Amino acid sequence: MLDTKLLRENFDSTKEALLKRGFHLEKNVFQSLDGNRKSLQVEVESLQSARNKLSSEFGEKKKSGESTDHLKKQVDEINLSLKTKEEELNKLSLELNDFLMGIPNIPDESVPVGKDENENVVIEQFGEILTSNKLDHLEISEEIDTEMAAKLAGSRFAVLKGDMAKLQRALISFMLDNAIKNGYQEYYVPFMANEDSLIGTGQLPKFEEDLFRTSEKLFLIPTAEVPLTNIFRNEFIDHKDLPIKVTSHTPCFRSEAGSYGKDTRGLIRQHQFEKIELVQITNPDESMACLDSLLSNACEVLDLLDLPYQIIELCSGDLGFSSCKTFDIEVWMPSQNKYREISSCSNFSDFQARRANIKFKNDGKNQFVHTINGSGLAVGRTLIALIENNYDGKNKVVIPKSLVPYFGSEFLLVN
RNA sequence: GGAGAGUUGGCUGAGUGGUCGAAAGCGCCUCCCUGCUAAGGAGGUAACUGGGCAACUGGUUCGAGGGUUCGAAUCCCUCACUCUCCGCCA
Repeated sequence: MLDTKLLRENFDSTKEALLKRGFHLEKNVFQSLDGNRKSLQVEVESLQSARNKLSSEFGEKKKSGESTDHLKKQVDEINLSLKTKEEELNKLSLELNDFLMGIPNIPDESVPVGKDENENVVIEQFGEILTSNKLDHLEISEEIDTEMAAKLAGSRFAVLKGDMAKLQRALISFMLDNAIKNGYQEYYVPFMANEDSLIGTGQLPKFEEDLFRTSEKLFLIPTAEVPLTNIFRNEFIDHKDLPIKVTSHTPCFRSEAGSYGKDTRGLIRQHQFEKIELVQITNPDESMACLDSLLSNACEVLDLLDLPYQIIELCSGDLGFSSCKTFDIEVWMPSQNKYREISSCSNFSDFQARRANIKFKNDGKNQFVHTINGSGLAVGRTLIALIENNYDGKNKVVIPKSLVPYFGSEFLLVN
């Protein structure tokens, strides 16, 4: 959520900044909502003030035994007009809140301006890409079984068997250990979250169709960002504790509404996938530096796995709803002959902190923290990349040296 | 699933109809004292929000939502959550 003050005082520049990401902020809607709210609020508050005065007079009169009839009459009158005005004010405040909740974060000034993903900027590439091997992971290994999963649950699920399941488990442990080594505290968290949590991180109210809803009140988490960030919801954090770095491995559940026909084959886009998430709660002054550190923490995993990847910076038009600056890490997928997203590292500035009410005291003043997060990494896609990049063309996949202690073997035999 | 207890400021915790946004303690801030450290002394310190350049000032908030009342942290109802005991259970 944006700061209402910002909209009041710098509407035009805010509107312009949001336009860079293709969002049209309507001036007259905001100004009439906010203006009406303000005048109504002033009115309601002066009525309340009058009532409060009369009520305290009431007590005194009562004590000294004087008559209170005329006071009661006055208060009754005030209450009568208050009632309708208060209702109106509540309604307006809700409308204003809905309006504010629907506005995305403002892109950071450093973000390249662009319309969509085609204008994202490649920052750097690492490793040698392999263009010879065109087999995809399903062709390489029979231990990834989407047909079996279809029987169990439907499309966009997968069953991993035997060593493939073990390899995924090895990747999870490896990534978590790497995060811990870099100073993140590991958490095990619920895989379901309530509405407040999802509002806090920005998935609700606008993107409910992307989520799986379990009951009246709970949703399956689309990313561990939700529980990890909401650990701090409604909390005051000691500034000495910043930045706080936390991590968790969780499955992630996404309905993938609107992606019909897209990435239908294999593990690339699933309703359920494993991910290690990195989250930092930071001082606003340090958040950009923290984003850099988080990005390098994620890249380190690919470095250690010896997989070719590139870092791209999202242009303004491709930024996620809550983000003010995002770097995507894309790993080389030989079968697709292109780089595919494997991590998305974002600075949300105070956007989530304002929604989730996460604050710290700074020189006696209460201030919102900045939240940063990114995958470190998406496990399913890492698994694909590993198989496709390290397939020897015959019967095995070479396990990267740093992963061998976790997997327990230098090769994964396939087919 | 059954029975009971609870939810108050950054934290702990008093507070059963007006003088309570709320005792006390902790923490934090400022100042004093001390060669340093530790200890000690004085004062300040809830959040959100409106108005004002500011001093200051209005309003809301004691888990959430309703109700009773001139007036609710306090009484009533509904809901959520936490804890204890019993039952069941990986």
